[in-house]
Amino acid sequence: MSDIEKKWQKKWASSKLYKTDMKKTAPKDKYYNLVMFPYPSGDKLHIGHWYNFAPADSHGRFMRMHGKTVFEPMGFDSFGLPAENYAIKTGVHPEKSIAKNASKMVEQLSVMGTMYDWDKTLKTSDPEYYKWTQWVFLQLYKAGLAYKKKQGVNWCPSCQTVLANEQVLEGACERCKHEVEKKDLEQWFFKISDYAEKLLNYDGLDWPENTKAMQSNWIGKSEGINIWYNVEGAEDKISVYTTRPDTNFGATFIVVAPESEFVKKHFDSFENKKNVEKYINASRKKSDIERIAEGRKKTGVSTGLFAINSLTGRKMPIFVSDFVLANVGTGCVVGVPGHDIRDFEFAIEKKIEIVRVVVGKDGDKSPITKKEQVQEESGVMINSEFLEGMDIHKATEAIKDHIEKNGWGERVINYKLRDWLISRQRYWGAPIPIIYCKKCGEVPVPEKDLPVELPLDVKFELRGDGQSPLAHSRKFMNVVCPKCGAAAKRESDTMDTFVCSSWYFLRYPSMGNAASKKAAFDKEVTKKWVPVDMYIGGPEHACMHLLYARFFTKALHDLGHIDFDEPFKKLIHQGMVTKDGAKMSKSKGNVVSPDAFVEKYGSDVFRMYLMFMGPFTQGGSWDDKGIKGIARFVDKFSGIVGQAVGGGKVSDKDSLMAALHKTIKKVTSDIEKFHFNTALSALMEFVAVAQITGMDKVSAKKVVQLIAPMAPHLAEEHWASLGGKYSVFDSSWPKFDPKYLIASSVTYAIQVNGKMRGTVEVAADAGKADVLAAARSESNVAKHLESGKVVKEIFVPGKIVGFVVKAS
RNA sequence: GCCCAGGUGGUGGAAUUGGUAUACACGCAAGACUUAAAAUCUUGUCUCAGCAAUGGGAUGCGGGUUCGAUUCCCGCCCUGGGCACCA
Repeated sequence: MSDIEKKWQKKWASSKLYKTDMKKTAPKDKYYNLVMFPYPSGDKLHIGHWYNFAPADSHGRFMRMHGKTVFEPMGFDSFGLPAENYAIKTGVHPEKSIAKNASKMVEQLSVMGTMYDWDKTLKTSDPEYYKWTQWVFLQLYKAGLAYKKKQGVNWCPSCQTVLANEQVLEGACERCKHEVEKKDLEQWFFKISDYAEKLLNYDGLDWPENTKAMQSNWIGKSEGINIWYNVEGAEDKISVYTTRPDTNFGATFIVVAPESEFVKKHFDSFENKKNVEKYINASRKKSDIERIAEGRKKTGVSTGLFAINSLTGRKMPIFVSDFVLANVGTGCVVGVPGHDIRDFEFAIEKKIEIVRVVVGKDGDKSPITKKEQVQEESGVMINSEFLEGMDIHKATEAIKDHIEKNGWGERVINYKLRDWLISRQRYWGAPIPIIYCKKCGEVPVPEKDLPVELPLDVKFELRGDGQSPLAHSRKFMNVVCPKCGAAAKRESDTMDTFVCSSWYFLRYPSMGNAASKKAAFDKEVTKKWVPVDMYIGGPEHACMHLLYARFFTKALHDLGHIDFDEPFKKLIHQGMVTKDGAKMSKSKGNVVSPDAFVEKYGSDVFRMYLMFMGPFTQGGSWDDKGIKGIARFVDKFSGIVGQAVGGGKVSDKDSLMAALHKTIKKVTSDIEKFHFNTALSALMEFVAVAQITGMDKVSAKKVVQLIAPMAPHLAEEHWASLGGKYSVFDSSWPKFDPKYLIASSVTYAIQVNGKMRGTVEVAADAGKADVLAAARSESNVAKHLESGKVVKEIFVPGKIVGFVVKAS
């Protein structure tokens, strides 16, 4: 890092340039510019962080120069497994390693030259912070949105803890890649499913379409119907969920999940209990990975029971099969083998009759015997009595009405979104503020007793008993019941780190404020500053952090704590920086450290190079070859500014002004769109012009302002040398004057039959007739016009002239 | 299988209410300066034919609409990301 950069960082700090007075700011001027906070790992900041943080900071500076009071905080998501695993390995307490890593990262971040207001930083593992995470938990608990339930959950034997659905990838733990097991455990959940419908509404959010699509997909709304069939010899009916009741005349069997309620209830009346029991036990043992490896081969056993299809009177045999999921719909499915590929596979396996009730686009009416004939997407009904000839979508509604009218079922809406499993059997997290009393049962910790502090003297080793290390700390576990005063035990599970990060944006603005000691967030400050105006981070959080944060915000809104119900007004994802085509990771050994480049070229050059790589949202493959180009550009840029400072003469004022105002226009609109790459190339083009025309101080100041968001130190230095008042970031963004954008002459491209045949330069105000005449007389064009008769003339003002010639 | 994004020189990329494809940068080549190197500067650089003027071809592939398509439409192929036995 150069001395100039150090000098300005010192000056920025001593003049408190980036300290935001949260209370003074007028609401219309506030701009909350937030970047997703990092995990303080021992690997320090890598290129990906820079790629993310630097342009985010440039955006903040740009908004500041547009008169906004920009609040740009930074903190650390410091709870989590890596620090605890590190402690198990080395004996270094997570609190110590986190503090060390965080301070290292703060150092690196300050080298970057960002606008972070360090007075308002936070760490999620500070008791001062997690006290309020626990408070948020209690609010949700009181509202019935946090509950404990025994359920089959994902268990990672290597991490010795349960995982949320969102943290399981292809049956393996997202973090350690170990195979995930199913375990029946009593766990804490947040009732995010209550918010499924609300979370599908993105009104007023300026978010990337694909992120919204990903969330919607994850929430997975489907509109269907529960149909109740009589079961022969049984008192109660079987309920199946289907989105395709239109095909119900083709239903020939029923399949129930091994873990379904139906099996539990009717097991005693099954024909071959031993067989069924064997199957259920085998399927329970199977992990998701094994199921996937089996290639989804359909297996199953008969129960010997039959359901009666009310529509057709058909006796439908009931099977147990693990291709049906217990927690989807009713856990029971009606088999329509002609029009569902899974049902077809099962029917073939079990030799069940296949009935065609839909004719697709191909018009094939023949009996269905091959997979390719299974018609799912579209078509017209046949063999279906009153539905005959109807389009399937129309038929779906018609039969739903019919079923409801007859009392055979009712319309229901299903969501794929499951409740969020938040308890973890690990040490380094926020303790769940619950106490178990023999007399009073489950008792929430009173708010005045928060925080439930993590004891620091805990043995970290994993005992393999499925319990948190906290469970073995007597000091922690033994409490008195807040209700009756009897001896009681604490909950030993801690919360998923995603709970901590689901509300941190609410706390930043209140940090350092007296109210932050008494509340999770200051109401007045929050009302003014939140929601976040711009949120920048990776797209990998679409179905986790971003969904959870929306859920928290909506819940806290409904509970009356805040008056907005969306956390992030505008969202942008940075692209991923790869190395040799692969994601940078420690295990692949392809992580590139930014430090050496910053040391050699300076922070400004390094951040500009990252921005010049391509569009911010696209990411790209890291290659250091081109960084020289940016260094050269900075030299040239300094050269023209130096010339202006030295009172250099301008040889061609018109060209300079035209170039300057064109550049102001382009750079402004490009930065608005996060197209820093083209903003920089526009500046490069300007420098090339200015080197020829010469520079004056007034123009130089404007260009310095244009580069300021992207090269803050360089700009501050040049701004000072040009006599600008400190700081350039308190100056207002230059405006272009349209009068300089009007050229005196225009170059028209001339096409003959759509092919470029030449250009002609005419006065800007030349009329159509003049331009056409000039175009015709261009020698090469004239030659091409000779080949036939002009049948059409095209004139696009300011751009193009076209002739259509037909051979005569 | 489903949803989303993308495919342009040797490389990163630019250009889309349809209007001069390849801006800017890297790299490469030649030249200038230098004892030399580095740095810097100048020129050239999609491809084919041609001394040139100019002409043919090219934005993943194949069609279509249009005077004109990287841009719009239809059908494919490939790459990346997400989801996945969700009934």
